[in-house]
Parts: sequence; structure tokens; C-alpha cells
Amino acid sequence: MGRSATTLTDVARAAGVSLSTASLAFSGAGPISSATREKVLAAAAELGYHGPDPVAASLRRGRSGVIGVVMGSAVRRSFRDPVSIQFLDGIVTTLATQGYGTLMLPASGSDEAPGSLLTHGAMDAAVLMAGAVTSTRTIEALRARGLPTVQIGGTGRQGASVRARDKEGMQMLGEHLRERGHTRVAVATLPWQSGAQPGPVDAGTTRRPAAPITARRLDGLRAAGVEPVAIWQCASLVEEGIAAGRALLASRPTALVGFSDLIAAGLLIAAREAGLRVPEDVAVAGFDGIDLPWLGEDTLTTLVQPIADMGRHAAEAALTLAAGGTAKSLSVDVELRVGTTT
Amino acid sequence: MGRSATTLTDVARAAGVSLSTASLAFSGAGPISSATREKVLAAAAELGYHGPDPVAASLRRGRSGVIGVVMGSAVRRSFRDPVSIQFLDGIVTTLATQGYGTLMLPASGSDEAPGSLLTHGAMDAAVLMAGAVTSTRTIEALRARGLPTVQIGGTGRQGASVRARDKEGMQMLGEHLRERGHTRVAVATLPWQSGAQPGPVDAGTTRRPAAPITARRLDGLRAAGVEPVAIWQCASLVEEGIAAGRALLASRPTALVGFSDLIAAGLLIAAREAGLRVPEDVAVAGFDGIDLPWLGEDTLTTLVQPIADMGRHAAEAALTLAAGGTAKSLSVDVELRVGTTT
DNA sequence: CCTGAGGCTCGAATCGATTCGCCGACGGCG
DNA sequence: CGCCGTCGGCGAATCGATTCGAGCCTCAGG
Repeated sequence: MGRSATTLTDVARAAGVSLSTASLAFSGAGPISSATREKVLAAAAELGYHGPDPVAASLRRGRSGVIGVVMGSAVRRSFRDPVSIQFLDGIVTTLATQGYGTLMLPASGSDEAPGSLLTHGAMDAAVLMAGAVTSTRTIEALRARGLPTVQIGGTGRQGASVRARDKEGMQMLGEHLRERGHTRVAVATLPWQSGAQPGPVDAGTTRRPAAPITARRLDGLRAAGVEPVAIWQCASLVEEGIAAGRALLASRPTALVGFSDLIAAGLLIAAREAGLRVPEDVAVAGFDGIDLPWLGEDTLTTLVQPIADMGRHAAEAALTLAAGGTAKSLSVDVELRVGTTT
Repeated sequence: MGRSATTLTDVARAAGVSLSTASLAFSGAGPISSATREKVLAAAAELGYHGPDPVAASLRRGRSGVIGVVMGSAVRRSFRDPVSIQFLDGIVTTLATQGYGTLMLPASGSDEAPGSLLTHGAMDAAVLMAGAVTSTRTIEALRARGLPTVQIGGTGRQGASVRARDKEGMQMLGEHLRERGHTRVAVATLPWQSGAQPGPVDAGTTRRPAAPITARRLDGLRAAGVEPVAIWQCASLVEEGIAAGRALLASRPTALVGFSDLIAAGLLIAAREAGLRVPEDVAVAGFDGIDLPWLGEDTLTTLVQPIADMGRHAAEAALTLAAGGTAKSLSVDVELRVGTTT
């Protein structure tokens, strides 16, 4: 700490009180006369002392006042994904109002040793962002330290989790598309397993994705009786959505579904590029419900997740766990928002 | 900390060595035979001890291993701005490789009391993101604690800073536009002062913006002999860029300049919306050099800042300051990237 | 005037680890 | 054969605060 060398002991001496009394004057806990408090605060101001050292307080209290957030495997990618960002936003904001700090932890790559921060960072609990869940070693490293964790978008099998009912949502979308008469539906999914490269997926070979989010969303579509005529897996990036769109259009679909709004935006761009009218020639739908002000006239049909709320819930769960309580897993509803693209 | 109750003392006892020796076995500093180290590590594994408590270590060492990052006044806005995000990315990544953690600190609103995290968070130094600079109270709160700070995009007058040579960049752009024969240039600037509402600016009334970034960029344009025919100030959001574009087109400009790429994207959308051809009817240019994959065929003419690099530099400066060194302010060059929009 | 009850303040233990100086033992060299 | 240099391990002080039980002082009631 670059703080001044003045300690609470100095302040106490200057104020003519004991160390314990000085501590009380700052923490406010315990009985203390306002006269004494004033005296201590005055002495503190005099000496340029600006409050107790957080590290020392943490040590004594046994709590650090910090919650770790493990980003997806690729930090850069997480930062480019508006969904992750909004989660983060919800988390940081919620924690801040509770006086808790948010420590960003880049997850280690797939199989590397967990970053030293995971093992050496001071925190009371950790939130694992969607992308980070795949890295089992990360979870293990945290668990080994005895840190409680909350997963976003996880299965909830390993401790608390917060997730959307994506299966039910996708089912609603599937039904919506069927009502509109779409039978040839091509989908651009999220990766089927961690580290997967963008490209076509033969649904015959691997029927169910290993990645839980991808699996649940695909299950939802199928539950609505929609069996994709073509599948392309890709990361949640507009660029990859465009590439996916170009490839998927070869199957002459009447509807394109992206497993994220960014992907869907890419699909939309690819469709326009191919000279197709949306939604007359081909319908497009996404998932997430993020703002895409640059889509122009169109508003994307999508499944809206209450992203910031989920972040907030995750943060609250983490706080509960940090305080020694137990948090149960939570699923939130998604809502079908019909735009102009279906 | 939710860690197991086992302490280094327990491990030392179990291994039959002294506490100090056990510490050495983990830290690796100081002379210790590998036989002893093995013995200690074995005992630790046996007891389920996973390394020294970070908080206790921080207290003793006097360094917390954490650098704070103060976000712009509106956390939500910062998270929506790709530029902030990329700064953050550069910072987090750089710090992580050095074994340092990044603590996110939402800046207090304009005049509120500084958030308790600013005063109670454990950190060795702080980085102030561009938007946070305006809040003097924030800086004061940190300074009062004796924390060294690095500003991104600041004036460099208050301690170390990292910024782009935006004036020189804008001057290049101004010259580029003049070479292309543009004389009627309308600009959508960033806010002229903190907390400003979007809307027109009468350059006659207030000739120079209070916000340093806005001022420097405008100075650059003027240095190239470009005096805007109309000015609109707005936040770095596509929506506000669109609104700005609609308003600015009334002045029949031959070129539109946005002070950020998001704004410029909005200007571009507004121009297309008005049925104008770009760049034939109106040219559009931005500032930042971020990826905008959704712009379609067009690539924006813009001034590319090495954003992630700037984040990296800021992080390195913060580390230097945290280690007790001195960091000098740094200015990096921006590069004019001519796209298809001018 | 004496006693009981509060309300403040104080001492001291404690959180868990780092680190510096010191000491014992062992090996090499004169 | 003895002395000195070195390597490895140990004790103890220390980082800066929190917190609990004990003690004192004062005020009120009998």
C-alpha cells in the first residue's frame, strides 16, 4: 500500500486514547461517546490519516470485501461480447452498492495451470462467467481454496448457479417460427464444446452438444419440433455470424436462427448481402435481447434475457455465500420479443 | 476468506519444521534444501493447505497485488463503450501477466461522496479511465489515501497519464478532408463538459470545450484550417450519433466528423437514412479505430488509436508507481486510416 | 451516604504470514 | 588437526487493525 506511514496507533496516541478506542471511532461499532469520536477524528485529520488500512482490517475480519469474477477463457473475447459485459456491469454495480469490490480474474487457457491470481488473489467468493465454466481446472482451483462459487449459465450441478431458461425460450421461438410456416430452419449455434473452431456441424454424428448452453438452446428448438436443416457453430461475434450466414444460406433455409444476437446480426447482414429480403425471403432470429442500434430499420426478433438482473442475482448469491450462507440456484425466464425480422 | 482453517503454522508443525521454514518452502525466497521443501509441501497436501493466505501476505509485504481501475462516471456507459472496454482489456491482461489483480471501482457520480470502495478498497495504485477524470473528488479521494494514480486520456497535469496525440491526429484528418475539397464540415463532438446533455453547440458562445479530450480534438481540426459549420455534442453511442447526424445534415455539410467511431457510425447511418451516398454526397470520418464489422461494405475513415497498447502502458505505469518508482506521462501517435467513407 | 446499574474506555489476544539476524553443523583448506 | 566460510533452519519481531471481556466512573435510587 502506498498509503501514508501513519497508523491507527499514531492517531490513538495523538488523541490521547487507546488503540481500541480509536478503532471504535472509525468503525462505529460498539459504544463510544461522540466527544471521544470527534477527538479521534480530529487527531486523524491532523495527522493526515484517512481511515484504517483495508488489508489489515481484512486480515483481522477474515473477509476481504472482494468478490472475484472469472472471465471467459479468452479475456479479449469476453470483453467484446456485450452479454458478458452486461453481466459484468450488473455484478460490479450490485457489489459496489454493498461496499464490495470486484476483482477481475482472467481464466487460464483450456489446460494451462490456473493463473496465479486464482490461487493468490484475495477474495471471499467467485463468480464464474458463462465462458469460464468449461474450464474445470479453474473451478477446481477455486474449490481447492475453499472459495464458494456462483456460475452464470452453468448447469448448477457444481454449486450455485444463475441461468436463463433458454430451453423454454428457444422452444417459444421454435413455435413462433412454425406458426409462421417455417420448416427449413438453419441455425448458427454457439460452440459445441470448448475450444471448437467455427464450422459446420453434422447433427447426425454428434447429436447433443457438450457445452450446456448450446445443448439447452438446441434442445428447445427441437422440443418445438424444429429440426435444423443445417448447423454451423461459431463464437458470438458478428464476423463469425456473417460467415455462418453465408454458409447456411446454401441450404436454402426459410429461417435463420442465431444462438446469440451478435451471430443473428451477422446472419442478417449475410442475408442482405445475398440480396434476400428479410423477413419475406428469409426470417432471422437471435438470442439475448441486446441493443443493436446499428441494425437500421430492423429490430431483431430475439429472446430477451434479463442480463443485468442475472448479473445482479449472481452477485447477490456470491455475497450470501461469502457471508457463510447458502445460495440456491436460480433460473430466470426469457421473453420472446418479436421484431421485424420474422 | 472462506479458505480452510489450516494455516501455515499447522503445516509447519505437521512437517516438523519451523514456521519460517515452511514459509520459505512456499515463497521460494531464501535458502532451503529441496528435501525440506518436499517435506513441507507433502505435509501441506496432506492437510489440504493450498498456499499462504493472500491477505496476510499482503499485510506483511505492504503490497496488496491489486491495481484499482476507476470506471467512468456512468458504469453502464463505460461498459457499453468499446474503447473503454479495450482499455480495460489491455489493463487486465497486462496486470494479470504480472500477477496483479484488477479491482473495478465504479466512480462516484459527479458530486456525490466518493464511493466507499475508493477509500476502503485494498490496492497499490489506481488507473483512472478517461471518463472518470472529470470527477475531481475521485482523484482527491485517492490522492488523500496516498495512492499513486495514472490517468488515461487526461491532461497529465495531475500525475502520470497516458494519452493519444489526438490533436495531431485530428489535424491530419482535417488536412485529409481539405485535400478532398471539403469546406463545409459538420462535427459531432464528445461532450464539452462533464454531464452535458446531447445537443447543438454554438461555437461562438463557448469556443473551447472544458473537457480536455473534446478540446484537443477540436483544436486539431481547427489547426488544419477546418472550422465546423455546425457542432453537436453527444455521448459515444451509436444512437446519439444517429441523432446528431440527423441534426447536422440540416447544415448541408459535405463532410461529417464524429469524435468517436460509434458516433461516426451513427452519422453514417443517418446519412444513408437521408438517402445520401457516402462518400459521394457526404464524407464521414471517426476517431478510435475500433472494429465495426456490422457497417457492411464500408470501412470507416478514422484515426486509429492503439487502444490496447495504451491500456498496457497505463497498467505498466501503475505497476511502476506501485513499486515506488516514478512514471512519466506518455503520448502515443494515432494513425489516419482512410476507408471508403471519405 | 451507600449501593447497583449502565455506559465508556482500555488491555491484550489474535488474524496468518514474511523476513532478518543468528546459530549450529559440515566441509575444505592450511 | 583445527579454523573459517557457508548453507540451511530457527526465533522472534512485525505488518495494522478488530474485538471481547474486564474495569472504572458516574448517575440515580433507596
